[in-house]
Amino acid sequence: MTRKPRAFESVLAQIERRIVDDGLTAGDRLPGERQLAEQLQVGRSSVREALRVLESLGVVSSQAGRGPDAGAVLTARPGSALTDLLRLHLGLASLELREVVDTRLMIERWAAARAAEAGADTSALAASIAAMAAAASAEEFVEHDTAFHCAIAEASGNRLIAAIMRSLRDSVRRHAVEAVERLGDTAVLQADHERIMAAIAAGDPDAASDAVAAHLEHAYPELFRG
Amino acid sequence: MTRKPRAFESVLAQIERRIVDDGLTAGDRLPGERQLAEQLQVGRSSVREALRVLESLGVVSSQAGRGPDAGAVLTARPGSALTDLLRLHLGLASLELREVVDTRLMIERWAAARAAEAGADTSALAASIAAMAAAASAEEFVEHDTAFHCAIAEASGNRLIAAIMRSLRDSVRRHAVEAVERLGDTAVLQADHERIMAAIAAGDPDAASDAVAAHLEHAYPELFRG
DNA sequence: GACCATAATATGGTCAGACCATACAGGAAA
DNA sequence: TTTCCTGTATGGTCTGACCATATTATGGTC
Repeated sequence: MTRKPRAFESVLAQIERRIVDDGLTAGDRLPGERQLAEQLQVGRSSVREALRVLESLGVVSSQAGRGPDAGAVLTARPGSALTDLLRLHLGLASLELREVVDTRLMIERWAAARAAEAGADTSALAASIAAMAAAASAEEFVEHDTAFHCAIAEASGNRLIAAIMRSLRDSVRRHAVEAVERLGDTAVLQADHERIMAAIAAGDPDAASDAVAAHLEHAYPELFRG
Repeated sequence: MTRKPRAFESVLAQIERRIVDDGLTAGDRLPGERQLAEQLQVGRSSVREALRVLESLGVVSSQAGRGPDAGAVLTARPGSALTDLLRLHLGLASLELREVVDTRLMIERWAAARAAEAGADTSALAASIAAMAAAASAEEFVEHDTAFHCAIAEASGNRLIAAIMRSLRDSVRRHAVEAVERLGDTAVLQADHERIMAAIAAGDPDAASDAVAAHLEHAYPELFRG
């Protein structure tokens, strides 16, 4: 005996079906809440709950008012949803920092190797390193550090991996700032960044991957003292 | 000028704050919808929208009725949220199958290497291989195939990576069934599975990783003909 | 005709209240 | 003690109203 599906779940299913069947993509517009409610024979509140879920998953974006940009518009923002997901589950202690950092290590080694293979442009990396050197606070340093590492992930050409990377960084932003403050001196981190960039510029995937691994050990010494 | 926050967003923020500040974790219970609405000075519908979002992110689970299990209970199911996220964005064409498969390749190579290093128990893998051999349909084959590959990810000991793996598989379930049907013969896939399992049992990380890579090329030939 | 102020309208955002469905709690009856 | 019924707390849903916002239509003014 399966539980009776709730009304908003049926709305979700039908909207997803429309997206797939009609080939809707980012920028296309959904009917208004009142119209959807009438079409699907449910109350407006059920439609709204379904839209909130889609919004939390980065699939729609709602805008009041009138005109072509108003109403529920399909979007493609998997990133914010991933960030919320990770942050909440870290808060719930259903994920440990160690697991997040290990995942980041896996992704970043992979992405750095791909970037080196592809001979990616390293000018954005150099700019981030310079910005980190000029940073006046741990927060500012971490901001540019995030940009540096996300640029590597984006250079891999895989949007899913780049989105996961961005979300991993954003969700542990607080821990990263604390780690930098605890470390005090960022020279060792900057030396790592230079090594990573040099290996990518030299087109050496293995060196890039190893440099990333060494960097994370320096950034999170407490996780690697085994 | 930032947009005025919506009521349900304020509810979300306050619930997240309670989780972090009070150290709430899976199994703990939230106040009832009516009570939350009164505490936060919003309407019940706003509370419900916030709860739907949290539910879609795998953070709470709602249950009607009365007693200790009723109401909104904190859960820890990042998996289903990830699955929905990936499936919807694949449907929206904001992610390509190629990106999902590449991500899976990255994860599974990593997980297989870790499992081999750790000398993981391979009896579950053997059982899945046997079940695949006995499968009467492509759907059934894919089901046990998913179990096989998820078992490898779980053997890595990282719950986040295991959850991502499970979600990647679930979100492309339909494509996987079609790929198996197109392939017709599953002998080559089964030979790959045996190779992967043997490499893990032998404790050879590089061989395990390479066997996984070869397997995915066989499973998605159209993505690798470059 | 061109331009600007105002009104109409469509849309999401929010709330209050009502009612139903569900599942446990506790008392009543066997 | 066991069984059954009723009460009740909880989520699930709908309706209707009203507000906020942004576009569009209208009409007056130059």
